[in-house]
Amino acid sequence: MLWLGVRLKKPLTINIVAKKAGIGIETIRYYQRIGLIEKPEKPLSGYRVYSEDTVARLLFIQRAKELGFSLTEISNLLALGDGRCMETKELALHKLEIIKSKIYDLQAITNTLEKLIQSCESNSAHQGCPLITAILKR
Amino acid sequence: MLWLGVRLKKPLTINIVAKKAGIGIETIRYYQRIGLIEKPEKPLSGYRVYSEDTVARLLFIQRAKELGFSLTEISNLLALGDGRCMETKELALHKLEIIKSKIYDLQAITNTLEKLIQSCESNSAHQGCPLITAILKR
DNA sequence: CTTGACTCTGTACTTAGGTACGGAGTTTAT
DNA sequence: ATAAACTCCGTACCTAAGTACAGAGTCAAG
Repeated sequence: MLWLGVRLKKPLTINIVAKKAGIGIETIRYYQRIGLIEKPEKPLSGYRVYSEDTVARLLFIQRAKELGFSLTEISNLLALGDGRCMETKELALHKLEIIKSKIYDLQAITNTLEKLIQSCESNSAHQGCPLITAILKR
Repeated sequence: MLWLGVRLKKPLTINIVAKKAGIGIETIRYYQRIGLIEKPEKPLSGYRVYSEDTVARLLFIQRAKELGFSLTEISNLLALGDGRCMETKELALHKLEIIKSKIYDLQAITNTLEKLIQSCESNSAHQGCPLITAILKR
């Protein structure tokens, strides 16, 4: 590089971006493949150079993933962007519903499992495991 | 069939088993492929005939899946079988831990999402969506 | 005896979210 | 100037839990 124009600091190549965003290079390429982020134009000769916006976008993606959004949903969120706050809110509300019902289900599972484990507690080991048989019936 | 021995009722062919267990034929075959259930011997000519035990085993699998066990874990559970109640209990306890921490995580996500949605509520629509920007920072 | 329904077998495809790799080109450090 | 490190690109592979399908065989009813 450095063919016309001066380089003041290291260019933001994919490796640097990956480190800043705390993800792998291959993941970035994958996101490019599925269109979640775009690739910068490739200079006639040399490596692609990224912008800080890309880093921000990747951090957003990480954060939204932690909040339980799928990559497809994140793509939608990002497409809504500014000015369509209400649609964004709808998406988030919908997600909230799903998460709440997931919690509810897991709670039910917890209760059942706890009961099953208790039934194990009071077993004199010479019949079949009550946990197994309890799952079997009903 | 009916070549030696009398058939009193319809033989338990795969389709019947699938219906009794409430799953698809292909799923049964898949379970056979991965060794979760075994295939009955194939008669020299004709269709495989299943036993009620297979149906029971399939129902157990369904139930355990609902409780959040993976097929691999279910396989382990079934391998433990009778007489090793304590090991079974360990498996269940371990699963319980995992489920509880999953609930904890989802609860945290719920809180965050609710806050984000609230920040949306009080927005005068001419800035960027606060939900998006809030996810962005931090 | 023929037709339609069912079964068997093997293989390929699916979704989601990546991970790995081979070969060629580029850049940077020594 | 040459080696090490990095990038690009396309493709293949991974897990989990199935689903789909083609082609051949078998069974049961009319």
